[in-house]
Amino acid sequence: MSTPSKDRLRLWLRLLRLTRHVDAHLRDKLRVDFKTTLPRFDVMAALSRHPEGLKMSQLSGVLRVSNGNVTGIADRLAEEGLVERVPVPGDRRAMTLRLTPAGNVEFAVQAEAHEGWINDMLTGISAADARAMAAQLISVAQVAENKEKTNDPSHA
Amino acid sequence: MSTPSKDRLRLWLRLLRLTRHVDAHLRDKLRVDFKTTLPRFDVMAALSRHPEGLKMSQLSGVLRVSNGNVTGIADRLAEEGLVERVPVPGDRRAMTLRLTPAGNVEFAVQAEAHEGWINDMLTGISAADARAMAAQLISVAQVAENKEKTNDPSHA
DNA sequence: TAAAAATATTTCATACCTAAACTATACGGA
DNA sequence: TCCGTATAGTTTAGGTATGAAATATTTTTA
Repeated sequence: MSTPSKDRLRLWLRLLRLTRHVDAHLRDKLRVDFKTTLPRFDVMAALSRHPEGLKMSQLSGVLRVSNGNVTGIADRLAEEGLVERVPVPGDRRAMTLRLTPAGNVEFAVQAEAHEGWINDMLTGISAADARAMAAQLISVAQVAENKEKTNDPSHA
Repeated sequence: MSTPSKDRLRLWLRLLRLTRHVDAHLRDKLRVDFKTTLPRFDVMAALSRHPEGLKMSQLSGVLRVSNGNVTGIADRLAEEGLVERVPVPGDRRAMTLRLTPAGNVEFAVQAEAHEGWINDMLTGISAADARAMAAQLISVAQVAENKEKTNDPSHA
């Protein structure tokens, strides 16, 4: 009663269960402690890694979400003065989104708490184990992504 | 430049990236091949494991989503004749949701395809590795969940 | 047994998220 | 230059998700 296919399915369900659990906890903490959401945090995290700002399309590319999605989140963050839209010189279609000074301060606080929450939830894993698992997951991800690129027609 | 906290954060980001990748692919396949969605599939999967049906509150408990959420998904599945609401004798507040015969047939087809997609994406992992990783993830999840129950006030 | 508390579900407001349609701008070639 | 096409971004329609309020119905308790 254990085929390779079933073993992989079980691994996936395990993986999904853990990430959903952690994910839900993070969303809850962000909401209660900072009155924000994970998508908003993700946008600010991406902008924080690019102090010069990112074009809307670059942002949706980095976050792997749709274009229209980023528009709405940017609207709400801009309303609160955490991010700002800056025209791109030489291309009147494009807009650069970047953190305001206030946004930078706010994100620094949130990011530190975020790291703390994850550290708390994963305390049972040693630093060495964490590194080993992360390395293993990288290879899994590469396999999965390559599989996709080859556009295998089975099960299509 | 590597503290235990940072190692765990990196592990989490890795985990999140892989699950989001697989998740997105599954949603896409469900949409294109079956004109359905992952939440709908999840509801049908839960009902499939309980042929006698589940009360709305049990369902939202199993799926770990809000009550109001299940209402909407059940509405749409019921419209298509895949599930049905059955009154609970002796408690006029409650309703049992269960798959219709048509829903059972439809889910069987979708579930087989689902297993195939995951098997394709994770082909690079041997059955033995899959079992080992799943076991490791169980212990991680237990730690994470226990951590929550103790209600540790740090970072609260 | 009447009031109060608990339970089961739906409704509501708000935010996410996607694919597809749409607007505006840029750019390559005839 | 004019046209076709590609690109950047927003808008739209529909489904997903939450927490909180509203309804209806038990169950408890005083």
